[in-house]
Amino acid sequence: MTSILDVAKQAGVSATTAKRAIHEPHLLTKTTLERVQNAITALNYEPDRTAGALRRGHSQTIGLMVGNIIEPFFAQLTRTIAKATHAHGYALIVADNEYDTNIELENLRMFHGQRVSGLIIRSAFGAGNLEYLQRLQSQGTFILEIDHFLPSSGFSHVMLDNYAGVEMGLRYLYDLGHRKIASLTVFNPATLQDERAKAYNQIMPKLGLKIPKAYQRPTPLSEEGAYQRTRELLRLTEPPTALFSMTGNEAAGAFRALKEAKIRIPEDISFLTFDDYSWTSLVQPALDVIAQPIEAMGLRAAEIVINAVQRRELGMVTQERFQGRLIRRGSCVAPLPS
Amino acid sequence: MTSILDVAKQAGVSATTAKRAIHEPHLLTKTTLERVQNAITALNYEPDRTAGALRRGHSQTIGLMVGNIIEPFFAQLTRTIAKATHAHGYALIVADNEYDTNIELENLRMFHGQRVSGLIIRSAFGAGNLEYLQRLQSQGTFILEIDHFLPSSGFSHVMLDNYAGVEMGLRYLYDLGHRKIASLTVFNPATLQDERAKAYNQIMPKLGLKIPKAYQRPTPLSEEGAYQRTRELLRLTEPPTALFSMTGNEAAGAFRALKEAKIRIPEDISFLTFDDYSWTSLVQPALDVIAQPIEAMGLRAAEIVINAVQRRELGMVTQERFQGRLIRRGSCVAPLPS
DNA sequence: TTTTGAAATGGACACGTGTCCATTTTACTT
DNA sequence: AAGTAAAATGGACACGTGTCCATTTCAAAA
Repeated sequence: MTSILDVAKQAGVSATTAKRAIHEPHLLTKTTLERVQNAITALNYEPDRTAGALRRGHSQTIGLMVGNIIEPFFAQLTRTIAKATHAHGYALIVADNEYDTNIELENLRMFHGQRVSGLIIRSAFGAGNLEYLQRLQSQGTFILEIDHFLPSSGFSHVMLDNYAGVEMGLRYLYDLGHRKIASLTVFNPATLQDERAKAYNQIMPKLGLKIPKAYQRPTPLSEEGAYQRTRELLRLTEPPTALFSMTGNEAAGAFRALKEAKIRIPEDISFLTFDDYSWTSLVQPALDVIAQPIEAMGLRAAEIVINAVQRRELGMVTQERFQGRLIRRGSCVAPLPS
Repeated sequence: MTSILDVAKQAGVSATTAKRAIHEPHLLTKTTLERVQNAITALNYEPDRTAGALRRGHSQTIGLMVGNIIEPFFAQLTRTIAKATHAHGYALIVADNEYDTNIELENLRMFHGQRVSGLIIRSAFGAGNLEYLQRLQSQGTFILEIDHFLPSSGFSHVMLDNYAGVEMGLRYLYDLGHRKIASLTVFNPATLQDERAKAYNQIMPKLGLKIPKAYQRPTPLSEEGAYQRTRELLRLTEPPTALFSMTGNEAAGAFRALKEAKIRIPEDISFLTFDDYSWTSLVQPALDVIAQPIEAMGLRAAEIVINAVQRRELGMVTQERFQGRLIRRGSCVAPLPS
């Protein structure tokens, strides 16, 4: 493998000078610079980042841990972040935790082994790996949480203003006249970690609405879970007049259940969901959604991490919230008078 | 940062012995092994892979370059491959080329700099980077093409049996009675690189069908391109009775165009597409698709690369084709008698 | 006890870079 | 022409591991 020494020899300069042609070209004479650059081209030299990483203590690498790459939210996030990090010369190592603390830990170990300079993480629920993350941080990895954060973690984060998003959605449905509004989300009153579920529980009473016990059964964050949950809700003697899905993933399952049961949207039930997934505008009727500014959040996340890494900052830099946007397409209307 | 030397000191053994506890534990006495393992746990030691990579000449890392991570095909592929590589202790570095040779080259440079042990690539059209890939290979990186391959590249590859897939689709439509079958795909007769387009051009005549000039205008592989193309096709004096989309991405654009034009599926036109994307079963009517065995291909790809890397093979190992599967959901019926 | 071979452990070095400091060359002033 | 500071270039070393070879310890046979 050709190294900088080969380049230096070819150009007739010292190794140090050759290196400067790459990192500090302004320090070199024009002619020297050219000679080195020619040598680099001629030899197809590409700096060995593993060597640099060893010397520097951390690789020019950013780790990204998402919940599940298949979900369009994370796919788009991954792409945006990859582009941004590449633009700054950082490679992106990806992993997903499948919302499972143990899988997450394994991947964190891998990131540690790779000595990633920064880590962008959508952590699994539960604070199981908080200690490991803190150790990572103290060993030089800048950590940014995205989409979700561990309470009292103290890391920087970038995420949606979930409370405002849920409020916007509920108020929209309320103003249309809905009073029986069910949500699809994780209910776990003991450790209510999901902000959207929490917001739903807080805002419903604020609107003067009760949440029937039947609406509060725990739902897994999966398409299948939402499918089952929706079927249960439809079987109630007083089914909801509006359904509010807290993720695009769950929306797919709920939509399927509604179609199968021949429930008409919006005549029989109004349907609203987070995430402007492409299929939501293809189905009949096109769905009202609360869109997340995925690209903006991804770009900002990358920017924060790269800045921090370059300044060798490790502590908390910023915690930012982005606003969702309601897009109306016709899946929500006033309920039938009962 | 704690190194193996710290572990060795803590355990009261030499560095070499400590290393063996990780890589060759069978060589150690039970008690020695335990002492070292305890030290590793106590110190939270995690081997520095950047150092290992430098010494070994390549990192324990696999590069994955896809066309566009957002497309569900690639998202699912990425996830499958990430899981498989992680299981073998390899990190996955991802990038996408946006089907652009220049972007691809930049990312190839990055992979080279990272000294990836293996590279799984869905190369952009055009052989622009073939030379670079060959150089990468000769410097120790095993290369596997996926989903598409550069003619005469000589690398291993894993991909769909595109000819058989197109034949299955066309014959299905033909047997239903269709004779005017348009396809959405890249047409570039000069350098016909896309296998599905090529297969369409070959199989239509085999079925005794002509391809009108109007069907042969070039379409970009994008959703927007397919949208425009579909609108053009609908404006023809003799529009096609069946539309065959060669990718799930294009299908979304075509479907939108059909809906907007109030064309009924399948009454006015039959619609068939590659890729069993989740939205295809949510829309009305649910679409007939040719599903790709994405997971099987991803797993096989990872397996091939990891095997080759571990055996230090660089040359061509295998070139494999996977079969698509036709799923009927009701978007294709016999055409109206004209 | 001595011998012998295998099992277990230890030591030295190189991988290619980034960093720090030393040395040489250049341009400008007097 | 000599002096001086800045600009340009060079040299030495450490990062933590994997690899190769050397040395020590052990158990069994004589």
